[in-house]
Amino acid sequence: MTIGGIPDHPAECAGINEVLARVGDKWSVLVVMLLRDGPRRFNQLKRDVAGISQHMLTLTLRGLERDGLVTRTVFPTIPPRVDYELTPLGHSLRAPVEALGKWALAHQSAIKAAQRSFDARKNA
Amino acid sequence: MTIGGIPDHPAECAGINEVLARVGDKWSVLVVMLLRDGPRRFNQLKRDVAGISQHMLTLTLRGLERDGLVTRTVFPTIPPRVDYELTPLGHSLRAPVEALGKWALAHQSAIKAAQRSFDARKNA
DNA sequence: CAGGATCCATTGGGATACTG
DNA sequence: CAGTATCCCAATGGATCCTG
Repeated sequence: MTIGGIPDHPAECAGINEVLARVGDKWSVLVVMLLRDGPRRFNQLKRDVAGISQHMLTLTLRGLERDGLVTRTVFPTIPPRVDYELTPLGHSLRAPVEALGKWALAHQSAIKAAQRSFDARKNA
Repeated sequence: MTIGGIPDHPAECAGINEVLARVGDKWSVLVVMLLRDGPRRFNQLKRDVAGISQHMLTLTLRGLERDGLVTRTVFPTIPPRVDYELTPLGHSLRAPVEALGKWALAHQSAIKAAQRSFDARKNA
């Protein structure tokens, strides 16, 4: 069986699910999007992501780095400085993610309406 | 601040994150894709999704139904029969999701290579 | 400044058993 | 057949404190 031309046999399916899990985690996409205009420092990201704990920012950046989506550059100055920057692979992820974001934006009112309607029916 | 033309101020950003969370959950996307060719019954989905527990299938379908992506139709026969079918909204989600799936498929070998390289550096 | 270490609450999700 | 109910474990993620 295939999914829209995408084979879903064990190996490929698992790979795709891993990617979807990364995209679906709470912060990865947001961080990728904030890096689209160039390198950012750790605390700069921490401020801009607004709401993320430094623990989760660290984990998110490690995950993205491990997947080859982000590079980590340490400047051995005092105080230390670390820049994070999208790799070409990271940049290539932006297009499909933005497509999904636009879908979300375009339909979020419809979704919320559906939720209200569903909840109303449930409470009846 | 905006993300690729998408405003990320509190309200919109939260809405987008909810959608991404749904897409990122373990089963929703898979179920949506399996429904692309028409209605399916509960146990039919349970077989095809291969690996999902009936508990999670139920939760996933309820979530999709609540968001207006799927309709649930009960046929009051014995034994009971319930069909699930994508709504137009559900179908419209396929395009961006498939784009993401194709990205995943296209780059999964690069990602795995990056992971191996990262893990190797770490263990050195 | 950048992050490691630790502790803790919440959630996701699987297994099993039961029901109309 | 299509669920619901219950139990339980693992993963997620936040808060706080500590350090080179």
